[in-house]
Amino acid sequence: MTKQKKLVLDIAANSNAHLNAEEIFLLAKKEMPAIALGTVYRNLNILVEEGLLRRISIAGQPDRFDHVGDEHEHLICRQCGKLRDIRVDGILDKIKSATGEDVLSVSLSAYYICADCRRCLRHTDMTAN
Amino acid sequence: MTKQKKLVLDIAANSNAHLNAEEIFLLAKKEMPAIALGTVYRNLNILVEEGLLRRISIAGQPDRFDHVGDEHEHLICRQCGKLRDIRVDGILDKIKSATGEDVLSVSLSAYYICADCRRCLRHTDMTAN
DNA sequence: TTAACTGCAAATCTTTTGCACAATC
DNA sequence: GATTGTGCAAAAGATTTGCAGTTAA
Repeated sequence: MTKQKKLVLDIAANSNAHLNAEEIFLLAKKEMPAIALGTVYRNLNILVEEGLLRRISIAGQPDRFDHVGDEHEHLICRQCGKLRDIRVDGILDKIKSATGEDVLSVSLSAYYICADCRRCLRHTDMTAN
Repeated sequence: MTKQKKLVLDIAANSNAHLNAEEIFLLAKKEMPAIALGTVYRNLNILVEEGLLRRISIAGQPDRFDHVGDEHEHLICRQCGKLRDIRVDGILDKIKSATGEDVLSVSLSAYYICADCRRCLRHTDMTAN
């Protein structure tokens, strides 16, 4: 494991901020100014493949990266895109028994309108749409 | 609703093939040769926003589009990317009670290795990795 | 007529890749 | 010394957008 790869892993795994590649790159640059964005992408892909990081794909957003172990799902605001971790017990087993297949992993995203956005919407164009 | 929008909706909603924008565009062109790819993208976005289509986002793949009603989730092969519909009862309610939030929708993707790929892998480099 | 929508092409954004060089075993 | 990884820059792929022209209420 190279210095670059370790740095990328440290930043991505030790943040709860669901960072994307660009953000990880900017943080990595502080530690290692010569690191290239391509290197960050390359290592993120490798780390995901090795099972050391989890990739979160949300439509219209760049991929985000999350630590593994401590399995959790994501609650996403339809309005502002903010992400919150949630814990749901027994999902993997539920899917295994629903499908009868040897399911390796499950990724679940739930959508809602967060409190902030609910407040906003109430104060603006209630008549719109 | 314009002819173009209706055509896009018809193609996307009446196929079980989880088509992406490009594929929908090609099918639409047969019916309406002058239609533009940009128009397809624009209408897909509108139709998703209006709740008439569902968007399926999978890392590394272009977005796919699916009909609504008949709620189902997706089982995806890690190896070849093939998609299969699965039905899992009570997911939305489970997430609602797990979060205590007014969850609007849930999108769940489960990953496995499909039978075809299992067969392939068995016959090739069993010692690799 | 006027507002909304289209086709087209260029732009944008994210991610990947080729290549020469550097680091590591 | 060979292999593997890096930095850089260019390319690729998906999607969006500006604009002038078209369509349709």
